[in-house]
Amino acid sequence: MADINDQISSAEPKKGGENRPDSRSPAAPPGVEPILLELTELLFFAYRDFICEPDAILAEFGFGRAHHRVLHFVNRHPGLRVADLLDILKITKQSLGRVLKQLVDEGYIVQRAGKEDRRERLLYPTERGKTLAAQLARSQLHRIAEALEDAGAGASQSVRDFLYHMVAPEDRASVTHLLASVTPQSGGDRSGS
Amino acid sequence: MADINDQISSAEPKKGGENRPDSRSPAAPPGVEPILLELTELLFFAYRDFICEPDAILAEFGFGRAHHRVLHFVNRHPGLRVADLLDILKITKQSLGRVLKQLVDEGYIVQRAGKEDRRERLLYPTERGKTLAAQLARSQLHRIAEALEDAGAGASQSVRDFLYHMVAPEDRASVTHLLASVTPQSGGDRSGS
DNA sequence: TCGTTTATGTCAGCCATGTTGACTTATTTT
DNA sequence: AAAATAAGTCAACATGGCTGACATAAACGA
Repeated sequence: MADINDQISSAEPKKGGENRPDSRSPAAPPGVEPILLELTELLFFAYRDFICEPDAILAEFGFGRAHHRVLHFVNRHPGLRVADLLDILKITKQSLGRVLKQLVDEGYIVQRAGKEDRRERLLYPTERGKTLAAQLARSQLHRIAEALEDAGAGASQSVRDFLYHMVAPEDRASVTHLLASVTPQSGGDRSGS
Repeated sequence: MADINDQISSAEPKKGGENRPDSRSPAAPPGVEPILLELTELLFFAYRDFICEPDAILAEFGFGRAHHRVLHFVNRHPGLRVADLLDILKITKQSLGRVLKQLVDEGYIVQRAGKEDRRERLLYPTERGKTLAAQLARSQLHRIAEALEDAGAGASQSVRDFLYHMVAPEDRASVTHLLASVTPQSGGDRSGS
């Protein structure tokens, strides 16, 4: 990457009354903890790089990030209803419908009517869907595992607590519920949050 | 939010040879640590909710997330070059150009030729830009501060280390450099980049 | 039983923001 | 003087959000 602030210009403002740069006064409300500003940017960079590797794989399949999110949650929480997915993704039915239809048409996800309420469409990954989901998850899980190692022993609990409390308070209960409703991955335990 | 897995259907597959659901076998490669899968989802939820409040403010100004990102980095790192911004955002010059032009035209950002290399356009927030940036940052900083409190004392260092190591290794140096090149927020010191 | 609500699907169109490719201008470097 | 670099711009296109309107099937309530 290129250097930043190679030259902080101290040149003349030369722009009428309005648009002066104000390059040397505080850029945010005074008194903000530096750590908060750092974490804001780190969260951006972390997320940016977290999704870039799956993107490359998805492109080969003609899919995008939206497909990844849908496939991920269906794979990890089989039996999810369409309404659940809408709550999770916080997008409209129409937006979801577009990508879900493609995943169903191409055999990555199947839908079955709910046993008790036959209006519901419960979503399940097919073998093909599980394979792609696993492929997409590989680099992401690896990156998280390494980052946890690099961050040291106690980090995982702190990170989990932090991220959990970054979730909007009104959604925490459902996130907790969702995380607790996971198909066992390898016989591991599944204690509530 | 709605319940999840209200009924895991055990109904008959009823779909020819291909698309069987496979609802009860592990959804990811066996042996993956549950914490890694949890953090994957928490990162999604945390980021989802981290950007939703600014989105509402931006909408009032006729701006979107792309404008937020540009304004944020220009505000916090005044004197940034266009090339730096491209490295940070990892988007194309044309994509950046579109939103940057709007921010300049509407008086949120000004550009000045570099003092040493006059081809460079150094970017600075105007007073108006700083005001909007601060307004956008408010809820985000507050959310992070609360999450850190909720996560307990030592969390901030762990979270910072974790997020830093989530950044692609080849970009870590520039992220470090960027974080160190910050305009003091409240009269703090400003060690050279 | 019948009317209403609910869960889902779908059509049509719009907007924001990402992409590629080609090209221009100003400036610095060689 | 020529080449490389920083930036800006035009055109066209793709993805994935959005709204509004409407259809269907199933469940529910009076």
